[in-house]
Amino acid sequence: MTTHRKADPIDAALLKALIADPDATNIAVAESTGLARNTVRSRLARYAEEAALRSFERRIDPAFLGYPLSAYVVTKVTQRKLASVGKALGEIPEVLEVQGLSGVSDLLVHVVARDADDLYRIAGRILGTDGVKRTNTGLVMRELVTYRIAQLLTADDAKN
Amino acid sequence: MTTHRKADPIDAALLKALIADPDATNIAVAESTGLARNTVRSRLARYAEEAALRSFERRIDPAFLGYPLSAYVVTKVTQRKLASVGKALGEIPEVLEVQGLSGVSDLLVHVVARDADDLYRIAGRILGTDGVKRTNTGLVMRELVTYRIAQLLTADDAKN
DNA sequence: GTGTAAAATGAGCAAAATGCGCATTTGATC
DNA sequence: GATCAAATGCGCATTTTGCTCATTTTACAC
Repeated sequence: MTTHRKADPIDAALLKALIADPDATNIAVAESTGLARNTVRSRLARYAEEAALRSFERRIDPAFLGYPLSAYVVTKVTQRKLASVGKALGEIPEVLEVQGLSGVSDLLVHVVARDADDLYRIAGRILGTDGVKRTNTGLVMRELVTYRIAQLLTADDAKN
Repeated sequence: MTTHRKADPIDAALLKALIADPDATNIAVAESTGLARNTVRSRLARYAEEAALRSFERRIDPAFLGYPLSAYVVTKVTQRKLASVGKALGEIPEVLEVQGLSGVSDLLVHVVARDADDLYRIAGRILGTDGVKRTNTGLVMRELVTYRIAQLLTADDAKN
């Protein structure tokens, strides 16, 4: 009585077309995918309301904003202060993302910095946050595999 | 004789408008920012050629593709085999991103999985890769701070 | 202050895309 | 075979785009 159709009718072709050209018009996507224009339109609308597409912010290169350094700070936190630490980290502008990992209160803090001194300052601020017990900073030296997701859009996912 | 103008004339207002509405027309962006339409147009064109905007793939939510689990695998690698390990990891579909960190051959491997069993399998495959000495998997349990970058677009960056 | 080059602006215009509505067809499920 | 949602195909008014061109503003050097 709940769902009549399959859970997630992902459209690999449509997403691939968008990856290839994020600024493609609906008509262009329709042509390249072989779908009807209205179909492309309605699906994109659905993706939008289902929040399948995350913030545009993810597309903006921090380096372009003057933050060429990227680092991950693995942070050990006093469990009871997890919430307040999260809040405090959120107030640091250079903190882009904070994820709580399995294990006893480990946080993965993604930060960016203008230069080495800047990173040093930020790392210090994180360590100085009340509730933070220990930190371990790893500076990103190179990208072995650049973020990608297209490879998950193959046949197995394609078939609805 | 080289550069006559400042390095990177970031336009905070323009990017903010795009973050607020990624599908806004150039005209809409022009109105909300107070810039002329041609200005919006030429800047976006410049951003595109300067590669200030990263792949559209980053906007696609892996959960939407049937991969609700996200994990980070910190991987210790035999230094001499760094390149081959990078290549091998790139052949694992569930590996979204691999970054080389400072320190003696540490890799941060971002993976997604369909479920716990799937993640177990993937982690095993990573550990089984020739050149990988040790791994440490952290499953993402919650998002304390969701990826953001807008806060870096304030006055200090805005001015030129 | 003066000069200069890049950036921003404003206007115009044909071509293209969009945002609908609507009727019909296809597909999957029971 | 009945049924409902998705996909399709068509039309049309409105909006946006892509592009050109001339002018103005801005930033920076001398």
